[in-house]
Amino acid sequence: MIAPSRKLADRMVTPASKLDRPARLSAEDWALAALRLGVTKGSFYWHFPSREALLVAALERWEVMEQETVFGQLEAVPEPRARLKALFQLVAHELKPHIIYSELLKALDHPVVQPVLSRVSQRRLDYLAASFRQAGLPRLDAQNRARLTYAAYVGFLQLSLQLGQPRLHHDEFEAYVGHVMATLIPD
Amino acid sequence: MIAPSRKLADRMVTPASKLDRPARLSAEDWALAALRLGVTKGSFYWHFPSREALLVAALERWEVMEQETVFGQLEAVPEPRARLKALFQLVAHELKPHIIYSELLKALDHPVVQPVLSRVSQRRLDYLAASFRQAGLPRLDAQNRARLTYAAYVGFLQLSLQLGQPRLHHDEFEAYVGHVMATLIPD
DNA sequence: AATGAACCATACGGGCGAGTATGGGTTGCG
DNA sequence: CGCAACCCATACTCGCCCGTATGGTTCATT
Repeated sequence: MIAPSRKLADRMVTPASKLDRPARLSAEDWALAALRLGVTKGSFYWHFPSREALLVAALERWEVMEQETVFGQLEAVPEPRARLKALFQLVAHELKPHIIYSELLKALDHPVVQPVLSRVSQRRLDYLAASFRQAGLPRLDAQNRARLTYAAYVGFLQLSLQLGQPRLHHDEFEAYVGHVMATLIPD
Repeated sequence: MIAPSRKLADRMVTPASKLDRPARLSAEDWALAALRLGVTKGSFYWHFPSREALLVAALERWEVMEQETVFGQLEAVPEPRARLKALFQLVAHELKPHIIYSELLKALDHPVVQPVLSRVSQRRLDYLAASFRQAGLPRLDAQNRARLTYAAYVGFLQLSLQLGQPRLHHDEFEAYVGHVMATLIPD
């Protein structure tokens, strides 16, 4: 038959075009990220009825996992302010989850992504508000502090991951985290 | 001649599809936003060699304008802390500029958008840092406070404009702004 | 009026990416 | 072995979108 093999065959993802750049999976094709292993449409559409179906599956999975990851590790710390500090430190020294979250934020147009992000963000906001409340802030202050804190988190992601903002170095970053904690955690 | 008129003729923007949704011009086709008036390709490509050319033009224009808008109005206020408060209030009670900026943030993938946003953000950060410095913070603190403040701004945009986050009402919002000022502006 | 430049509308071309069609291979099992 | 059900690779279709081609219309200038 000597298949003519147009272009490079019909691979969903031309390996060269996606694999070599480290972490820039625009959550539009976030879907395809799951199958960056030279898989072709045949296999894909056998398991999933559509692109969006995988997106939904991946999002469901993510929504469940991100819950356990962060919140779980903090239950050990009883004292509210110490727990807040632990939370800040924990968040500050991860990376992968933030990359994912940040990419998802960029895909907020997508009607499937929006509600998931909305739920996750709301839960985090609530958790923060509760934490600040336990740390001694009046209800409304706690709520606003939570908003401020979470906004600062999201904005920092945006600025440092998306924007080419000159990446802070270790010491600078640690100093920044320290400043943030000193400013936002009530005493 | 009785032109067959395939589909709906070759309009760049099907009026119905873009005009009716209020403000959701994904900066990918941010370009086309300029000509949402039933204009056709013929006209467009007479004035611009490509889509991207308009994007560049619009971005240049924006970068210049956004400078004058905010920074100009604040020179009148001499006292540093009062000027910071004025800045917060000013920013808090605009809308259009934030929508634009927010949409641009979402288009940061685009190689043409990235450097512009990077410059603008850097200038704003510098301005903030200088302001906090004048308000009495030590240099490094001022820099970190600027980062925190600007991150909070960007994040709030993201959360309130992109996310369906239950929109704050007037009073809530004012309270939030007050809280932010109390927390971030040194005394 | 005449002509050329500026401007714009319509039709077309080509690329790209999502989804389909189809046939071949592989595994479980009688 | 033989036959299904399962799995997957290749080719193809189709719609969309960017850009081009082409021909008309308007305007200025003489």
